[in-house]
Amino acid sequence: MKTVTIADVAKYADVSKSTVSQFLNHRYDYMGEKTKKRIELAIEELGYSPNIIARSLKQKSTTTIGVIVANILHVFSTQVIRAIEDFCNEADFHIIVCNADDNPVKEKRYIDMLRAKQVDGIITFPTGGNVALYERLIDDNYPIVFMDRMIPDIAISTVLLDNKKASELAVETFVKKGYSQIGMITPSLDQGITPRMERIAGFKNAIREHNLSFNPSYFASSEIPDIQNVIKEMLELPSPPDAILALNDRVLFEILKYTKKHHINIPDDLALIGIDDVSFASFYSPALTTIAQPAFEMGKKAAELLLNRIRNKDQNAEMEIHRFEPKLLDRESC
Amino acid sequence: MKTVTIADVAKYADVSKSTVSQFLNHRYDYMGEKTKKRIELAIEELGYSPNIIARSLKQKSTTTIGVIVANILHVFSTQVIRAIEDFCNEADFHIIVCNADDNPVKEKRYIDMLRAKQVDGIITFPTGGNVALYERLIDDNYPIVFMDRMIPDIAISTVLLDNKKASELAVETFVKKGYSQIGMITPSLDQGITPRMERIAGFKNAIREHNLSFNPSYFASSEIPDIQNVIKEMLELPSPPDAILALNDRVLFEILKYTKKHHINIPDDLALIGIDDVSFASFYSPALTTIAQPAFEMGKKAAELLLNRIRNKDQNAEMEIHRFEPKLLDRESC
DNA sequence: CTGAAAGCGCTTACAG
DNA sequence: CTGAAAGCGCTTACAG
Repeated sequence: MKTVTIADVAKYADVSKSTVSQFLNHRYDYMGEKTKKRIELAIEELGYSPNIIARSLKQKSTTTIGVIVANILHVFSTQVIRAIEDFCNEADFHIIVCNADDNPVKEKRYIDMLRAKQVDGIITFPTGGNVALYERLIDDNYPIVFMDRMIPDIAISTVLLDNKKASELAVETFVKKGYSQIGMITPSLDQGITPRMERIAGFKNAIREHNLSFNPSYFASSEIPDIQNVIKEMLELPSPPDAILALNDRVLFEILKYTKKHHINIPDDLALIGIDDVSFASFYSPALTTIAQPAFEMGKKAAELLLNRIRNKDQNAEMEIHRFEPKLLDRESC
Repeated sequence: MKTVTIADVAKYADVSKSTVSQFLNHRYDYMGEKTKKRIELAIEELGYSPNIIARSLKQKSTTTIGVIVANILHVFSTQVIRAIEDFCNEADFHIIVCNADDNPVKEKRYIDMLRAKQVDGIITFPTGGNVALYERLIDDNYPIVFMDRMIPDIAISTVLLDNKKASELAVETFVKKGYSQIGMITPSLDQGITPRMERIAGFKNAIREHNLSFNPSYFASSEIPDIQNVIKEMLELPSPPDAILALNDRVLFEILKYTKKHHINIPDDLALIGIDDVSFASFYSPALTTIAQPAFEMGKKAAELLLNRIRNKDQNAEMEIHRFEPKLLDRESC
């Protein structure tokens, strides 16, 4: 790599570096036609391409943002990233993606490194374990938006699902179809992650509103690896639930594994609704009734919020919460 | 954001910027203990964090690489990215991810921008539409590795599946289980993408080796949106195939949609094997026999090749092709 | 209309 | 053991 710089172009075109810089930044207001042509030619001949790092240093903007997801292997994260990337691409921004694995230590490391790399802003699925750091970010007026989760007392704009509504939709659908022994299975609640908490709250609430009584033995949560036992326990109750809401796609997977293994017939033996639409929902047997999150719109909104914030750096932006509507995909499992 | 620089730290600690820089880079060989302490304290007090952009400009390394996938929504890409990210994280590198959508124009734009941003190297799923650009990269001795696809006459190290083997495994499995009318369905072949071509070649080859005759009407390809018709045509043949190999997960999805809709019994009416393991394979009914790619190992290897290449920039690296073994997951659909 | 100069925040020989 | 100075490749007032 030869590394041709603006100085080379200037010399070749016989103008000053300033003029070349003006040209590159499309400020031709006062530039002579011949000068323009000469510079164009020089760039062409030399195969010059500007060093954006140098520009970034001076301009204090890298046109890059960081995106910290819990785990890119989760379909929801993937869709969110894709939407963010598309939006950023339009705006000539790039995204650095990081997996925090819901680990506050990794999250902190990433946020620190990303800031050291001078990214213009960050979109993160916050772990909740770095409150002091979030506060620092706010103090610094650093552009950041939260995705999927809120952190108590942290005033950072957030994009997330109307999680209560999602559960309510599910319960309502179960009730409408005549189920009344409704259970719910969730992953670990240790970290108090927003969507889980809210979906549970929404579930309990909906149960009450439909004049059913909340049966604690119809509610269970567990780390994914142990969840088969939890399912087993619930379904082997003397009077087991006739319907189960899976808090997310990973729980749904586990229930499906269980029902296949034990030849449980869906929906006759057990009705099922999962939050998160899954790739195979429509051609599974039975087709799976799910509640989808508008992941692309959510990702787009987050990107939009962040880029606006970046562009109006000065204004101390208002904190905004954007709730997105879940959507029932009524198929055959309920 | 106050922006505290190395100069502030130097002043606060009453040493020169050079000394602070030495400290930051852990070159304490000759540094006095008291000096060290003073600098440490200054950094602490001031909340200093180095500006990596400035360092990058000087050192000509950004410890960032670009990863251009076809589409992050594809599970394989997602797994590859995760593996790359994990490997890079270990080495304190970050990754910028881009979706080229198999569009050479987007690919070129991304490669140019990424280089302008001085990323230290690129891992890409090449579209094949930018031969001149690839050659330029080689001329510049720019660190790059190809993933999943090779481009004729382009000597760039590549990590990919042993695709012929994957098809052969499938055919062999079909034959072993007594199927002999074996068909194959593929997505569009317009772009001549390596895995598709190789899997087809492997399929034809295996058919021959098993002394079956290749029946052209048992072979079809089409854009995904039109693929239902293609499937219909094949399965409504007077003498339809008794087994079909789906070239990838997306084709498998379509076949599954079709068989569900038309109540075709798997494997009795039609045996099925798909290349790419899918999330629901084990709990679908019947459980799906698939051929998995070791996506994580492949991503890791690509990252390893690239980082090695980056570290030994001088040496004109040998071009290496790394083929990974497909793995048969023998379940119930065949 | 264009150029000289300073500066962005670091690192790195080199001198002492 | 530590500092002054130059330089990485740009941009941006400012002067003319």
